[in-house]
Amino acid sequence: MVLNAQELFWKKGYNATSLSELSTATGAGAGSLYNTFKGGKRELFKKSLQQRKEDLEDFKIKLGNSDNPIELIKAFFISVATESKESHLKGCIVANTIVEMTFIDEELENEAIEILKETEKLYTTAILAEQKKGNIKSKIPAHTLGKHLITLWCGINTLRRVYPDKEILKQQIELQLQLIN
Amino acid sequence: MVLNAQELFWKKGYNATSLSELSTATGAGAGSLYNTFKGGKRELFKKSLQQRKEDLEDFKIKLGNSDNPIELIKAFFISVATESKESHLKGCIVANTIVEMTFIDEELENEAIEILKETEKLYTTAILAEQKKGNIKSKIPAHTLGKHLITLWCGINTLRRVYPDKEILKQQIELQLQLIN
DNA sequence: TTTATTTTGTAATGAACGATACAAATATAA
DNA sequence: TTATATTTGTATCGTTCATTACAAAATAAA
Repeated sequence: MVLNAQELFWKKGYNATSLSELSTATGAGAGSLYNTFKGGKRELFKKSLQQRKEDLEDFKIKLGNSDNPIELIKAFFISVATESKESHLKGCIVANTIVEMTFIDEELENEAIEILKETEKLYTTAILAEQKKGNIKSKIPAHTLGKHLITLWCGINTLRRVYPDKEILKQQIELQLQLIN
Repeated sequence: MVLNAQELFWKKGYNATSLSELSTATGAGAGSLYNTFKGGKRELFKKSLQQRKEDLEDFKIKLGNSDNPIELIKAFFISVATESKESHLKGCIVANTIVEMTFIDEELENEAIEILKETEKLYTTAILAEQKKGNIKSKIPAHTLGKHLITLWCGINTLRRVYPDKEILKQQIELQLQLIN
């Protein structure tokens, strides 16, 4: 149920998604939605966001089990380029929420910011470890490179809509991933 | 009048900005707004977006008059880092609009995309000219570097809200500007 | 099977929205 | 100064919104 709502929120954002659309998408009547999610539309959106946190945990585990976490991160970024056009246009629900909610809903904005910062921490930790192992030669501080990946992520999030094009996106992503070497 | 509306749209986006807020901000009653802008709220938003096109033209002229256009572009990016916290949180109305309007209003989305592409063209042209003059050694195609600046712009647009911090932003911007050398 | 509890869909509620009708006010033309 | 045209603010329109009240249906407990 949350996933159907997430799909809609992801595409249209919070404000532009109406409760009747959510009702149709989830197959649940308004009454059921409010019974299940006490906080109504806003709570449902929160749950949709939090869902991404769990996906992040999954990636964290994958990274922990990998013997080349940096390649895993790089592969993940590059894989974005080959996603569907719809995926490109949807972008990232976390980054989208930050843009939509600034000056509108501080709590939801901070919720999204927190997820992005956790992602950054994940990257930074992985980079630092690989620097210590000598697998990354670059002397740029790990926290700077971690933030760089977040900047890249947010940049691609918008570029994908301007150019939902595999080749262009791949080129841009690879160009920036060179910094981590 | 448009500028007061633009300020509001810029901060809150299209959907979250109500007509009564626009009325207060512009000092014009609803009747006056609809008399002046035949298309109502949507037309007023369009005008607010188009305003950025004119700002772009100004920058184009500045670039044309400069004997070191690349430094001008780089200085512009770096200057973003030192803007006010409010500016950081506002971000870029063009990039914001692309994120908000995908799947919602194709015309407004394309309007914003067009402005971003014009900006890209400006960058690419300047870079190509400087490459030919030998002022840029990098062999990366100008159109790739132009897109890189757009990606950076969009990335910073979101990073500014996560870290409305001069030092962090400056570091990230300078890190990426190294690619154009 | 009967009773109690929970879940569901529908219909109604009040508030806020964008848009407009219109008369008063202002500006322009004669 | 008078007559005409435009601009302005206010009050109102119809619509849509998120939310809730509630009765019917489904489920669980006895």
